[in-house]
Formats: sequence, C-alpha cells, structure tokens
Amino acid sequence: MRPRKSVKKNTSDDKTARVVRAIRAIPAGKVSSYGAVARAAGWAGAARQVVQILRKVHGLPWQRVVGSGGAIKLPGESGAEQRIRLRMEGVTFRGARVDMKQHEHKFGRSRRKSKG
DNA sequence: AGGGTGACGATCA
DNA sequence: ATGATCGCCACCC
Repeated sequence: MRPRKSVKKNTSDDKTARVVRAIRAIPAGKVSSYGAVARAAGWAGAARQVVQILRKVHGLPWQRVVGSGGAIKLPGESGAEQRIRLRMEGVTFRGARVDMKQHEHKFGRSRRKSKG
C-alpha cells in the first residue's frame, strides 16, 4: 500500500491554504485570534505561523486577526491602522482590546447544511 | 544542522 | 496591568 494521498496531506502549503480559508471566513465586524485561526485550520499551536501567512499572503482581511483576548499585537502605526479598520467594520473596543464578547468569530465545524 | 527570530499564548510573580 | 519565562512552529542565514 502506498500512503494515502487524498486523505489528508500536511504539507506547509496545505496548512497555509487552510489557514487562509479560516481567515477569509471571518466576516466583517468580527475578529478571531492568531491561535484560534490556527486551531480552526486544524493546526493547533501554530499562532506564529498564522502571523507569517498573514504577512505573506496578500488580500487577506488581516485586520480581523488579533491577539488572544482581543489584543492588538501589531506595533506602531500598523496597530493604529488595524484599530481604525476594525472600527470601520463596526468592531467595538474594551479599552485597548477588541470586545471579544461581542466580536469573536466562532468557526463552524465542517458543517453540512442542516434542515431548518 | 544549529541558532536566532517573530503581528503568539499560557502561566507565574 | 506589566515583565519574565517557557512552549510552540516554520523561516532564514
């Protein structure tokens, strides 16, 4: 038997693809954290890789990914811009952090369409 | 191959 | 809340 390819690869590219999908799944007005995105992509513990992907892949709603607890981790002006962008999307803050109670995005579990 | 690094995260003081 | 530490993972020299 040769290794099953179509089951689940785990190349860096595939993981990246999953992270990208997770990030793109965050709607405007919502945010998620680096760690949460990593887990949603089936890659627990890869918060730092989420950052790398965030920097590498262009066209992502990067402002919607914040630190644990809603902290803005981007330094300097970039951080200021992130706040502005989020506020423009309707995200509210609780001091220096995003009000996660209201804006934390919950990722779905590969849900099939359900009957209503 | 080994060591330094980073938009991290959880924990401890 | 702040600062130090340790764990984590891939990337870069």
